[in-house]
Amino acid sequence: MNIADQIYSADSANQDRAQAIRDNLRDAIVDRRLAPGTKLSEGEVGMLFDVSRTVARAALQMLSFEGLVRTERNRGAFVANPSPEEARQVFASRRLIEPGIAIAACERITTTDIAIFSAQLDDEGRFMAERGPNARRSEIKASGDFHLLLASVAGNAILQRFMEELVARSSLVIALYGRSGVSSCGHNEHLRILDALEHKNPGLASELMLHHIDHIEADLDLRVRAGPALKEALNF
Amino acid sequence: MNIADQIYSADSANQDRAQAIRDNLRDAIVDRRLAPGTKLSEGEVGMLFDVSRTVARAALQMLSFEGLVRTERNRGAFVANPSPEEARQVFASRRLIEPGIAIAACERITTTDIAIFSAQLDDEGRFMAERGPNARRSEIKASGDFHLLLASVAGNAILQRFMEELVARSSLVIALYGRSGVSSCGHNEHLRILDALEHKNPGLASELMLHHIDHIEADLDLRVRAGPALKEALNF
DNA sequence: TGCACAAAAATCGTATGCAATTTATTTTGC
DNA sequence: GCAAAATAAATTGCATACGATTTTTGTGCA
Repeated sequence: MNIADQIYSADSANQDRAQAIRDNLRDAIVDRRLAPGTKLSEGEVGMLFDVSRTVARAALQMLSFEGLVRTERNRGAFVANPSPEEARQVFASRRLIEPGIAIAACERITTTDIAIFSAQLDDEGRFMAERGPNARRSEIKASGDFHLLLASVAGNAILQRFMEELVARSSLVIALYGRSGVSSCGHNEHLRILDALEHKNPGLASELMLHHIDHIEADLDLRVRAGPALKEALNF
Repeated sequence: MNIADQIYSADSANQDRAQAIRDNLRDAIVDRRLAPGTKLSEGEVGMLFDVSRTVARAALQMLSFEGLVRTERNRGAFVANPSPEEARQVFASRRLIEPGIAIAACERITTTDIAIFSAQLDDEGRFMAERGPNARRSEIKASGDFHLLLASVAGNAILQRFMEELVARSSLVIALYGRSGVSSCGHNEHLRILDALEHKNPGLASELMLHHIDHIEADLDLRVRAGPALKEALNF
């Protein structure tokens, strides 16, 4: 667990320290620097971030609510290891919510927003071209950021929070079940969705979004894997 | 705050004590036994439930995540006082999610489920007929329970949790902005939705649900009220 | 009386301590 | 040598303690 060398960003103002720790851990989980199943002991987390167990515990509780961490009574917190069924539920949820978000965003998007989207998608394209060791990580993260940006433009704080959770869990799922290369078409789909937004075509944006989610899910291999399932069964 | 005489239900197994407290407080908030804006001090909550501030704090943190409680740094937790805009966002979210839930429930509903729904709706009708001091409370609660039951039948744990939050917040909103009598038609709409489920007609169920949500929202008076808004402005 | 300011009380944020439980290690019996 | 029991270490759940911040109360002064 080499989180220690992370920049302890006080980026989000002077908010709760627990929240900052949550953000750091979430990034680490979504980026797969913390493997699913990894034990996150209160003491260790507290040490790494130089806080007491109290606030480390609060951070872990937050992650537990978001479904990124699973906590067991008297045993502690572990990085979530979503099952294929859970993965399906994540995408089923997104299919309900995101087309609607696309429609709402279509009505509210400004030229400033469009500029931000363009910059974002440029980055995304660049990450795709790269072929480093963590190119895939960056790609997954950038892809999620597109959806989060869209949610913020839609202007519904509640849905935005739901999407934050769903995107985080999706990243975990993609990291676990994703087939390597195919998801590159996602970038093109993002571009087309932005185009629909620009032309204020909510119907098209919504439809493209729905297909986009379908494609992401279709790119997963959600057959039950022998390895972990067996191990889990034997542990029990 | 007369929560003390509540049955300290160990109903949900031997889970965290914080969770039990959260459930109690949530009921109290949704039932309007705790008025919006009420201060929920950690010490007092701890006293009432006979736990330390530590676990009281955890319960309040959970409620804060659900949007039922607003916490301010160094000032504490207060029962949420949703703005009209927030209310609109709650219903916008429900419009995206619940028609989809109705469709999913349509495919999965069993005869047992239908029996449970029937019993539930009988209760609902009874509450509507009553004219006691807390008849309205019971009515709001029963109405919410219908939607929660539907979400549980739909079989998506993530959406179910989202709906728990949305229904709780809706109850708060209805209590705040609801016009008195009109919502009685809600019961009939529930009956019709159940009928559509029984006849495995997802399209109809979905459409009825959408209109039902529209009707609930239309029954609210979301014009900005002078009183609280002014007070809030002056407090600032 | 009304207002500004200071002291006191209440409340929050957080660290730490201790009992209970779980996990790891050693010892015992065969 | 190996499984099972016993012991030791680590970890969690929770209560309490203490400094920091906010809220309330009290007091002097216009």
